Amino acid sequence: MAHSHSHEHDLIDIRAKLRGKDRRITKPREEILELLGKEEHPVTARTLHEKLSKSCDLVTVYRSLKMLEFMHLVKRFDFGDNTARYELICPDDHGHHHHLICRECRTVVEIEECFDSELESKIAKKHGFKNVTHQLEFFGLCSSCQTA
Amino acid sequence: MAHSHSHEHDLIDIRAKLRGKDRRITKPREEILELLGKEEHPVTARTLHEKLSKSCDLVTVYRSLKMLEFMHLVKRFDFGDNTARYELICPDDHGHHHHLICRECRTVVEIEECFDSELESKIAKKHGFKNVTHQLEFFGLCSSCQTA
DNA sequence: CGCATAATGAAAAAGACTTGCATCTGAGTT
DNA sequence: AACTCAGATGCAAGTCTTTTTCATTATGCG
Repeated sequence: MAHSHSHEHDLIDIRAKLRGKDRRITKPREEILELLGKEEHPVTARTLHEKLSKSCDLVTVYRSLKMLEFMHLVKRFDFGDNTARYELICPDDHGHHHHLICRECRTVVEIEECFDSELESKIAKKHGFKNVTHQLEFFGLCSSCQTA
Repeated sequence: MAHSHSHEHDLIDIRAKLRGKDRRITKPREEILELLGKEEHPVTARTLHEKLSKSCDLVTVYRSLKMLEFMHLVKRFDFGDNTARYELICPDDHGHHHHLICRECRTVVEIEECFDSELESKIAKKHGFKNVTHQLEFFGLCSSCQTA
């Protein structure tokens, strides 16, 4: 339960953020945020919907995630399977970390390490880009899948 | 035309590789490889199919790209829009480079810089993974889109 | 040349996500 | 507490990417 500690506090912040932007706090959204707060790894809209025991429509899950991403409350990840995964942005790591994914069994490990941010600003400057971010994921074979 | 120089040579290598694996060299595959060799940036199956002037079915493009990826002849990239893009692996950069993509106009810039490979082996060792690779893309606002 | 098997095309399906629209509801206002 | 209305939801349908099935075709080895 990587994020559960600051969970209550997060939710209050989030409510404030939403209200400030004329966004409403609805039951589906609360449940989605609640559930995201309990997840260890990024989850797909479908998975979320199933864990929500379908208490709202899948479309609502998609719409909510999109909105929450726009509000910078969740972060979208790409694990290379054409399916978006989302994670609650927790202030601890400034919403910045990466993953190591097993190509075989799809096990996910959270990675704190990252390259020096200097590299990013260097690249941005070199090409005249602004607001540069990056998306970095590692793929490999986990120990169980090496033997199999 | 980033790859056109060693193009002829590449194709011969590729033919050899394919034959060694009981894979056949067919007209669609030749055309796909030929076209990929002329592309500067990763392209989607659909784009490829259109540039091929539809000389083969879109399904064949999908199948070929998948096979070529399996054979380590092309590399798949994810630009965050749920659409796979493929690039011919050229020996020059050991098939390893990244991209800087404009969030607004989707302009793509090739990036040679990368973090020290030590980081990757450190991560692999720490979690008992083998054959670790990574996928890294940068996203930002290009100079034209900053003003707009 | 002939044959075994891989590759292709066409249609259909699967899966992720989006859109249109009627209905409902959160939350500020009276 | 009722009023109001913009924002949110559900449902159906649509879009887009990718995969699957299966009958047909064609590569390349002998």
